[in-house]
Parts: sequence; structure tokens; C-alpha cells
Amino acid sequence: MKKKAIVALSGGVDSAVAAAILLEQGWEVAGLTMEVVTPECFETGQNRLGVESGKASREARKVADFLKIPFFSVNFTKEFREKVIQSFFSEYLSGRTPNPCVVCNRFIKFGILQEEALKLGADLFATGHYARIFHENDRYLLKKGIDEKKDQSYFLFSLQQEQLARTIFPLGSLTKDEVRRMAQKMGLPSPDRSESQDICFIPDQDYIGFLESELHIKGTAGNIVHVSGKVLGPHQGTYRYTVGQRKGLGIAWPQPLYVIRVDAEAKQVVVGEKMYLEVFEMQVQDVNWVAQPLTGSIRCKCRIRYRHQEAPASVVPLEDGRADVFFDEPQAGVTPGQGAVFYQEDLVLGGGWIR
RNA sequence: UGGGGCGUAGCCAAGUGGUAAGGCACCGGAUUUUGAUUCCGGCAUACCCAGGUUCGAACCCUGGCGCCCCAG
Repeated sequence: MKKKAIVALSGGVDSAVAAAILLEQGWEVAGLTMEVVTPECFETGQNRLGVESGKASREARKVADFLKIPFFSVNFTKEFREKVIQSFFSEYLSGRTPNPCVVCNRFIKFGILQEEALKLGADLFATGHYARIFHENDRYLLKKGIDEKKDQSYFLFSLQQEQLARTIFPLGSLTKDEVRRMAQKMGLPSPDRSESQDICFIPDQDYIGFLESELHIKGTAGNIVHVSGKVLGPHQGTYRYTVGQRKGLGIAWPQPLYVIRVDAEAKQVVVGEKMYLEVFEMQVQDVNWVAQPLTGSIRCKCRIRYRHQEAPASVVPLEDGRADVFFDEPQAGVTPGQGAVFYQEDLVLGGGWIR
């Protein structure tokens, strides 16, 4: 009997090609899509997001129909809100900068969506991620995608072994160009869509407006303070700022100023010249060791944000899932709330959250 | 109302006779499955106002207006 794979279809090119590849390889394939942003579920009750309910499913269904594969859709609006959006809120309110994609992958996409796929009878769950999984010595290893420019392993650092075990990434050994050409050759419908980007649940990209309307908050004012202690002016809420931010400070200063620190409790945004952004060490928490649990310190390369030029560092594991990271060269913009991922060549050793 | 200084875009600011640097902010675009960063482009027919000198003035002269500092 044919092995069955269920592909998480987004309606975009990548997941469509992933499904096509599996079909070619002889899998029995079905498509599965989740709805995570049906507007009526938001408290406002208004469609301020401009998202049509069920849009994701409609787009994905077109692809499934084209490929002539069965299609399923689930509504995870509630779960998504509880897991992803809630933490998105609380992180911003505590002065940190969340990375909702990582949370979504851990709990939603490779969590309940994957479970849904298994319930539907799938042997494996597939997505269009540019990353690779290898099974060695009873361990499922996560590696970068071949296409360095598109590698998405960063967003997957918190996946558990069971999750990796049931996953397949058909695009991991392809480049984006190859995928595009395949899509064209297959005559996939409307690949005119631009790359998916920005926070998926905030289509207008106005995350500040989203926070304010959803949380009913409005400018808990405080001060923007220079690292020297000099008060430079007021701000309308610390959640509007993130470490490393340069634009939007609204302050006239001889040199470009960057956000160095956000102190939600003191309602203070500390800014300074670029040099103050440079940091030699940091601590991460809730570390997930993908390759193998780390017992002693190790040399590796650390990426502190998506598409960050990974930096040589030494990592020292601590208790409670924490670890100290010491960079060889100072890094600009170490931002609490962002993920830090440790690599050795293509291999993802693991990753944690910057404190 | 004695002395001194200043007045250039939303802000800071260069330019002291030859036809308005730069930075911040702002706007647009590129890059990007998070937030940022980064990159490219745009952004004063105009230099407090009014006269004058000059081929030519933000820059020189005269007179106003406004602001700041030190003295009353």
C-alpha cells in the first residue's frame, strides 16, 4: 500500500511544489490547510484586518484541485489565538519582542495541525519549509535547507523529536529558483503571489494598531532616555519599540539613535548610538537541544534573528534550560524575546529564547 | 533699551561674495515567512523681514522684527 503524506498547503508556490514532488515520488498525497485568522473571532468583532474568512482554504483548495488531491481544512482560530497571539501580546507588554512564527511552528503547525494530519491517516506530515531532516542514531536531526538564502531552519529550532520524526520537507534540497521553475513547468495556478512575509495574522502590518485595538490600550506614556541619562522626549507606549530600532524615534540628534533597551516596568525606552547596541554575551532560556542534549560547553555559530549572519560563539549550558552565550565578536541588537539558534555547519544543535 | 551673540527645511546644522553640505525626522522603493536592521531614491527656486552695494549675496551695508547672554 502506498504511503500517505499530508501536505500543509498555504496556497502558495512552495507548499504546492512540495505536494507535487511527493506525488511524483509515488506518495498518496492530500492537502490540509488551517484557518487561523477568521476576523469574527477577534474581540472587536470587526473585520479591521481585511481578511476574508476562509481565504486561506480557498487559495489552498485551488492548488489541491489542480493537483487532483483530496483537500481538508481545519479552523484553529481559537487555538492560534490562545497559543500564538496571546504570547505575542504578553511579550510586547513586558518589553520583549516576540517571534510568533517559532511559537506557531512549535504548537500549531507542527503541533495540532500535524496531529490532525495523522488523524486523517497520514504516515508523514509535509510542509514547504526550506530545511532538512535526517535520522541518525535514533535522533532526528534538523539541518539548514540547501538554499542558503531561503533556509528556514531558524524558525524550527523549538521542534521536538516526535514532531521531526513525523515530518518531511520535500524542498529542503532545492533552491527557490528550482522550485519556481518547477511550479512554472507544472503550470501551477496563479503563482503571482508574492512571498509570504510579515506577521500572518496582521495583514495590514500595523502591529502597533493591532495591539492597541485588541488590547484596548493606548499610549501608556513614558520617556525616551539616552544611555547617558538625558531625557530626550516622550513616547506613547513601550510596546512600540524594539531593541535595535532606529526609525520612528522622532528625536533630532546629531547621530543616528537606536533603541538599546526597553523597560516596560519603568515605561522607559533607552536609546543610544550604534556602539551601545554591541553585546559580547547573552543568556537564553527554554533551550531546545535538537541534535543532542548539551552537557558541557561547546563551540558553534549562533544566529540571533532570522537571516542574521551567524556568529562564532561559545555556549555554556546552565540549569533550568538556560545557557550562556559568549560571542567572539560583539553582536548588534541582541533582543530579548527573539530566538537564538546554534549551528555547526548545516546542523541545528538547538536554540533558545533570548532573555 | 548699555555691551555682546544669534536668526538657514519639522529639528540640529555646514556654508562669510559665485549660484544652499550633512545628520535626525518624514515619504517612496528594494531586501525579508517575526519585530528590527541594512540598502536605494525623494525631500529649502530658498537662507527672519524690507531696502541698498555688486555682473552676482545666505554671506557686505542700512533699517526693522524676534530670541539669548552679561550688565542694570
